[in-house]
Amino acid sequence: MEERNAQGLTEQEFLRQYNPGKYEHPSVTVDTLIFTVDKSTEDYHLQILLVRRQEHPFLNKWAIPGGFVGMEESVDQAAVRELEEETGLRNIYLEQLYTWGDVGRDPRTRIISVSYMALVPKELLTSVTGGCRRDVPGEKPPGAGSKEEANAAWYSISRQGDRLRLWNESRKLQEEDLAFDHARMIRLALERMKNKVFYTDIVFRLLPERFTFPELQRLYEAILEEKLHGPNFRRDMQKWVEQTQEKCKPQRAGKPAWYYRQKTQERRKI
Amino acid sequence: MEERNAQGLTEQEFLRQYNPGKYEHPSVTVDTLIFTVDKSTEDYHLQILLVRRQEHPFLNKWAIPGGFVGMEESVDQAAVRELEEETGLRNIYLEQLYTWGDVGRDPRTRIISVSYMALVPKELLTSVTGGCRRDVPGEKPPGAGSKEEANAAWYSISRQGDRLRLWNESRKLQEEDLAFDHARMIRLALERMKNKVFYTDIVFRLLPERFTFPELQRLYEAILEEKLHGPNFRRDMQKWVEQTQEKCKPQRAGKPAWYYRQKTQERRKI
DNA sequence: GTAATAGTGTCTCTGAGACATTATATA
DNA sequence: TATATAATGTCTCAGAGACACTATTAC
Repeated sequence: MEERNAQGLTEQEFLRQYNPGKYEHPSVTVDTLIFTVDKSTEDYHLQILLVRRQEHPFLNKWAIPGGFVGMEESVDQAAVRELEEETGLRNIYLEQLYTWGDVGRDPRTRIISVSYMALVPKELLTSVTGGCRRDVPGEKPPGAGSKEEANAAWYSISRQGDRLRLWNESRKLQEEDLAFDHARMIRLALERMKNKVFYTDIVFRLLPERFTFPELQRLYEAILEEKLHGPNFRRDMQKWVEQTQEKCKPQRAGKPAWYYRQKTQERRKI
Repeated sequence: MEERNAQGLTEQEFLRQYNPGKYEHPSVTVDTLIFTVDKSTEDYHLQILLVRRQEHPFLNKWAIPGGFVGMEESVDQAAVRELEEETGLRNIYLEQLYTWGDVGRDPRTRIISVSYMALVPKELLTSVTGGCRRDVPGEKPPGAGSKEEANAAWYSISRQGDRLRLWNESRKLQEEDLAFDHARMIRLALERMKNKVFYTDIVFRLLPERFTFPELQRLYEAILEEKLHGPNFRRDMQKWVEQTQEKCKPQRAGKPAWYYRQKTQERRKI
């Protein structure tokens, strides 16, 4: 069964003489968009983790955390690794979004980036942006690692028309303050989330195990960027949630909400 | 406004000293799944263009046409180029599907592949697999180009449970006859098509300008892999199609069908 | 005429949206 | 008791599915 090619080589022999370095090729990175929910205001907002660039190009602009794909790891694994480096967390929802391949998108050299979307419950993020952070190799000066951690921050997101607005306690950003094509990446992720929220259960990846209906509804409203009708929302969610025996202690006045949890169901494969 | 980094370099100076070759990185290819419709049988079938591998690895197996992404072209452009090399056609529907990044997926070297889906009306394919075909560089022996063209073929697709079946007049293939992870790529593309057909107008990219309702319905049935209810289908499609003044000449007996065309509408941006 | 395929009209039932009402906490 | 918030019940209307019926060709 040993098949031979036009030069009479077996697969073994062919692979031994194969030289992948003959052609110059692009670099590949993963960019991981890490989302959580900001519950500090009446209306919830999605939040994204951004890092401030310490190096050219886009020096001092804000960027989606990313890094090169190593030779010994799959692209998925690189995204998992990147997520763990940023948040210290494993077993987080992670989904490939899109691959960005325009020639001029990085002025240094030709870089193709695979973007991923991660959804993290706020409750899991104890020391915000805790854990070590490694930047893309080759651009971080040795010994400059410690200061860098202060330069990651969560930004709440909203949209004015087509344009993104990002803010937190200390800063406000426009799209111009984002590095590379990262504004487009974020917009695509928000669109994807808007669509998926209808026919999948990804919202629950942003919530703790126990949550109330008002919490769930406000999260939906934040993602969809529109108000929902309470009773109908409750009815439609019944397929995914079940009531627990515990009540929530109300913040101000009013009837306390029941805690719910996601129905135990087969995880859908996609 | 000239900002300087930790070493005191401006962006200009930084880019001049930046050396992308310091780190080894994976190769990147595009794989373009080119679909059309097989109308030769009572029930239509989707068809895909496959090429027979002339070289290790997977010598003599069938593969999705692909090629390396050049340093001077975007990933999208590489897919367009690849499609034109295979079919001789431009201005064809092309959509990025997924990026495949497992470490061992190509035994030669580390290769990351971005898969695209192209939808071509059968009517545009005059000389089947016409046009020159360039294979991935570095694996084609010089002067072996002419024989290669006979080794591209259209295969009709069906599914038995989770497994693909492919066939044409001269051959039948199982998943084992496909190279690399290309069976998974095809399955993912079929799933994507099934979903998109509900809320987009991509089906029309598989049809000529004029088509009849029976044609349209059978195409939907081929993609969805289920029979549809004629009158309801007709009603639901009214939003997308309009009647012309021409009738189709019936093949055997029966009432002749009207030709329809897609409604002129703003192309939706995604 | 008959067989075969294309196309229309209409009934029913489900499900989404809107609104009115009840329940349970705090002050 | 007043007020604020949570949760339930029900009415209506549009859209999906099913079916019966009409129309136009070939033979």
